[in-house]
Amino acid sequence: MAVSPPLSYKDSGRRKAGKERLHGSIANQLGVAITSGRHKPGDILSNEIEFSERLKVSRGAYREAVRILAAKGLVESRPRVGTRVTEMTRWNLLDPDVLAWFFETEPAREVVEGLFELRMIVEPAAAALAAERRTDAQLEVMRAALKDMERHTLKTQAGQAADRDFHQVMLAATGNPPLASLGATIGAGVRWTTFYKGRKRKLPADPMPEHWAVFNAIAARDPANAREAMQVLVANALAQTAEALGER
Amino acid sequence: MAVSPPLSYKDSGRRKAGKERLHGSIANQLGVAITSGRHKPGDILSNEIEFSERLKVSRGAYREAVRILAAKGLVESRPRVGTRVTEMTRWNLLDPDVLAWFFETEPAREVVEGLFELRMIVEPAAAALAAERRTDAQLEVMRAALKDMERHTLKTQAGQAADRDFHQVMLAATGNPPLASLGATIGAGVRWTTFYKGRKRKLPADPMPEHWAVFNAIAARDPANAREAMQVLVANALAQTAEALGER
DNA sequence: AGCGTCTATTTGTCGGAGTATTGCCTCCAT
DNA sequence: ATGGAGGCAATACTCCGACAAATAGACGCT
Repeated sequence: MAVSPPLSYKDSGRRKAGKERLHGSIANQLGVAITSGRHKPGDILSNEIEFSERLKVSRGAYREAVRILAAKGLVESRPRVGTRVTEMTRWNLLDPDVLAWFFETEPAREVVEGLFELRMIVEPAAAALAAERRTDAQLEVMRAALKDMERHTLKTQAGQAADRDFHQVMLAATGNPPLASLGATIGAGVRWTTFYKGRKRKLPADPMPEHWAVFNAIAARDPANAREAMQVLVANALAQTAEALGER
Repeated sequence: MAVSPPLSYKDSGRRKAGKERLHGSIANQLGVAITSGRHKPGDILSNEIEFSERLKVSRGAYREAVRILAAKGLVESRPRVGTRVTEMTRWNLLDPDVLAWFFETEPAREVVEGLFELRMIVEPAAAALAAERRTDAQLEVMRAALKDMERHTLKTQAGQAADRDFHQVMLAATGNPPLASLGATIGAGVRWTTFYKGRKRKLPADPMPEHWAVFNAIAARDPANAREAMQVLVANALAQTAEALGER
């Protein structure tokens, strides 16, 4: 029942190369429509027969898609009334898929800001825990991620993935399963950061020194420094994103 | 798109009185079987036809149940291999349903400890934010929850629900949607605390003073004190749970 | 006005049939 | 012996059509 770290940090890539199933793609499509506000809370979706016919899919496939959305709290179905979009307070905003749907379009500012606030709270503490508990193997995976990040830079997909993986492995290194689960959530936040960096006019500051500072503190098993370094890292990411948000 | 708080804190009750659907109950049943370790990661469930026949349900209902589990990361299905239980690192341990399944039986100690560690990190910071941002209406809801908690005591269902609701509204009062989502997660942790308290031989300490201390600090818009008071509250809950865990 | 009842609408469940995907095995060439 | 190409078969995936169950809202009775 141990929290076994992935063998390679490359495993953490979200979608496998394999194609997406029909029910999954419908769930994505609907999820984006809801998170983007095209279907607002309180709205009632057309009944199953009509909706599935409009989408040219069977009722079964459509129902499975709705089950997925319901599992993440976005909708709820009841006989006689239909499936209704629930209030945002009931959405599971920590679910990686939900966040991915949010980021498919421009998410509400509250959500972006909230996510950074959450990172600001969790990641420094997690870095401190990781400094105490990390294994040597986990440390090496983090090092490899940072080296990849350095080589590919954040301008490439590979570099951004390496960035996410660094944070994810760091959270896993806390040995705390729920915190590790937050890794996928926070990965979405990291992605958002780098996405916005692309918009900025000014050249973004080199993020590597901050990352290496965190890494070195964790390597040295120095919780206090790890906490502090991570605080700097997230604060900078927040500042850059806020700046980019202001530009729009 | 604002994070509208629930009209009454009583709304947050998990399942409505309405009966559970078939696919939902199968998902619960399977979810418990997985989180309890009866189906271990890597195990492959019998194929759809066999499993649905054994459960005496149609394939459709069974498939919808599997979709729910897959949405929470517990399983993944692929043609030719079947549906396989995924590694625990990929489970969404922040999902309220997943935690509920865990707590249906004795959850792994790592998970319980991890959840408390998470509370220890998040709740004090959240209390500080709530002290800054809470509305008067939210404050009143929190007060009502604490009064209910006081009246019913933690020995009753109603009292425990009030306890959960207090924490949930507090997190919502941060105005941070992802933090509010964590409310449902943490609610499961609170439930676990009170569950274990029941086992203890010694009479548990009265939790009300700590709760009122948090409330008063939030009422006074005093972030520093709110943080500190919440730290004490969670630390005590952790201590009591750890003690009870040691007794088993 | 209040309260039971009835109905129509919508989701829920079922069984069966055909399709698509892919792990595995076999066979062939090297 | 090794590696690659192709076929086989197991399994999930999709579709269809029908019926059952639940329930919001209208209706009628008291």
